[in-house]
Amino acid sequence: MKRTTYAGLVDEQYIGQTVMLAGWVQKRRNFGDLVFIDLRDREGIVQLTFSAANQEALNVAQGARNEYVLAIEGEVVARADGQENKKIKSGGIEVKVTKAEILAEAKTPVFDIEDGVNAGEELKLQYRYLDLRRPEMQKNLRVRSKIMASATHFMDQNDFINIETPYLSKSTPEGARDYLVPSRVYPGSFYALPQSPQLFKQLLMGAGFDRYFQIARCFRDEDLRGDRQPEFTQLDMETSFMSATEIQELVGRWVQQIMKDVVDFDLKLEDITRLTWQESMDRFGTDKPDLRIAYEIQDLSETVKYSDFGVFANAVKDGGVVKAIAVPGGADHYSRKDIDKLGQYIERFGAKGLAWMKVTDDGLNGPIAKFFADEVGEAILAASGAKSGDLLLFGAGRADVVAASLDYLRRQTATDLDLVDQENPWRFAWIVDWPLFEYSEDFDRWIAAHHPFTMPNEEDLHYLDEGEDPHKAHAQSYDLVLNGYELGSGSIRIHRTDIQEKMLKALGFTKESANEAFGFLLEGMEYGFPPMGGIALGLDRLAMLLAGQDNIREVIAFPKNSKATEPMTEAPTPVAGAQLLELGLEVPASAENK
RNA sequence: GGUCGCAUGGUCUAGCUGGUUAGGACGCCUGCCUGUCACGCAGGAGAUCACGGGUUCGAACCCCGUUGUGACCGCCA
Repeated sequence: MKRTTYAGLVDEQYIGQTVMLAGWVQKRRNFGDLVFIDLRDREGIVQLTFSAANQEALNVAQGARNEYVLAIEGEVVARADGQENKKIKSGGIEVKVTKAEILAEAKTPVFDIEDGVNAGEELKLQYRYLDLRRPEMQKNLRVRSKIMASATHFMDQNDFINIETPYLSKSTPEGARDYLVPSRVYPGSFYALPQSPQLFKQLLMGAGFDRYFQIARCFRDEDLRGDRQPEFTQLDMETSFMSATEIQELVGRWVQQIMKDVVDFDLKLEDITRLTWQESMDRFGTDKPDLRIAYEIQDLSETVKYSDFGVFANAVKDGGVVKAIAVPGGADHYSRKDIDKLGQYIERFGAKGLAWMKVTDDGLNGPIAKFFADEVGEAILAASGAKSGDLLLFGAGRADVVAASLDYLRRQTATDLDLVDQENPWRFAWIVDWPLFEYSEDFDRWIAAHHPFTMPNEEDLHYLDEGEDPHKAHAQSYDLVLNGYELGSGSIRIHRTDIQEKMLKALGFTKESANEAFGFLLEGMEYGFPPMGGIALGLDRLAMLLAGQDNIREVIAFPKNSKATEPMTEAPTPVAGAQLLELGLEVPASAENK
């Protein structure tokens, strides 16, 4: 029997036709001399009927079990009145089976093959091939596939050249921890898997390709999160001779095309909000704001500077800030206990506690309201724009702690109160004008906020000069944010040796250490690099958002769990001693049983 | 590296303040059934309550540790 169509595609148009189908048994309903089987393939489900009119087929049906692989031939017939199933696409018809064959028997699956969370994450990953049978997972991976096709098509149409860069490359300082690959030919030496194709795409610009594009796998040996896997995929591009705004316009059209192709959403370029990094931090407490939430953070530092409430007054006196969000309608929604829970949560950001007040018709309410029964209270209401029924949540202290806390509280309360705008489901933003450096407490020095090849703003170039304060410089870098997720990060690159040298010096490199690390790039630059810039968009995150998922595992066929292992293959595993020997490696006994 | 949570038949889970025949749903097996689509009915099998130790007359339950796992903080140029 040769398949003529997909089970999920059979509909009224096929009535009267003989079809041959193959797929998995989703469900068998046995009535003795009448058996129904829901046959599932990648396109969906169709109901098969087996009756005594075809005893042989009936026998096959009675022996079939869930997840058996079946091939059938049958006639598509309209269902009798009242027997339609409106829940499935093919519910108006069914297939009267004349021939049936079991292609493969199947063990009872360890969990039900159906949508909705019905098994633990570990089990689903261990039996990933079963999990992937679920319609939702099939849809997720097809969304991902569509994004890749759309992205590639757009790039091709716009004269970008798809060029692959190496996976076996060189470990470079700065950035994330590298995944290392030992060299057999040179024992004791290692390749590194790329954290991104950054340096190679700059060299490709240097080579004159002008427009480069790649769907590139990247590797970073850092701990995982819901939106972070150790290997992930970037939609990576780079162009020559374009300004930051020109690149953003191009990327905007790229994303516009993807949104149209994948979720049929008409993104207007003017709807991509532009915020400076500082503005985003001030208004939302984060560099990746979720603009679907209307309420913003208000700075009340000046308002409460001389307040009777010591916590606020002292926070400002000690160089910190006092900020707040007014959660619309939050007063009635949250009990004191609920608020305590929120307060407990933000302790992980370093917050000492959560000050709050409820706004009622009779004024401010709550344990600290007594300090604000005066004009300061009035001023808080005025400055925060809080109305009766709102819940005021405060952050007081170090600016970064307050920002992280209020960012969390803003997103959490919006979720709790259903205040995430569903009318405008896709809110993109460009975050521009980033600091060039950020201070690393771990390394006790300034490190590149984006990467060491990011071009400073022209007017800030002098900050890199001797005797000036480099960390005042801002960068020609830009992040694309969607619904509170960082989708991608890009910048204009340094293409001139003199600037690059100053930059590396500011980062603490000597001439020698810089040459050792990126000598090939620095030398290449001396042979004439064009001005260039680009961006890399996180395919996994984009696919996650467009598929409506909240973890990138759901859009990766074989992902790692939160401990960076893969329950199905059990990777990583120890290897044979002979393999190590060949590579000139030795694993200390102390590390072996971990 | 850290914080918090979770671990009970194949799966999802209930199990309160320590004494239960460890309950339910789905699944599985057997039988019956010609219009189901969450099929139904009758019967049945299936549990090292993650592991180790402790407290107690008595532990799925309390305590300590271990392991696994999830979320988060650190980390992620």
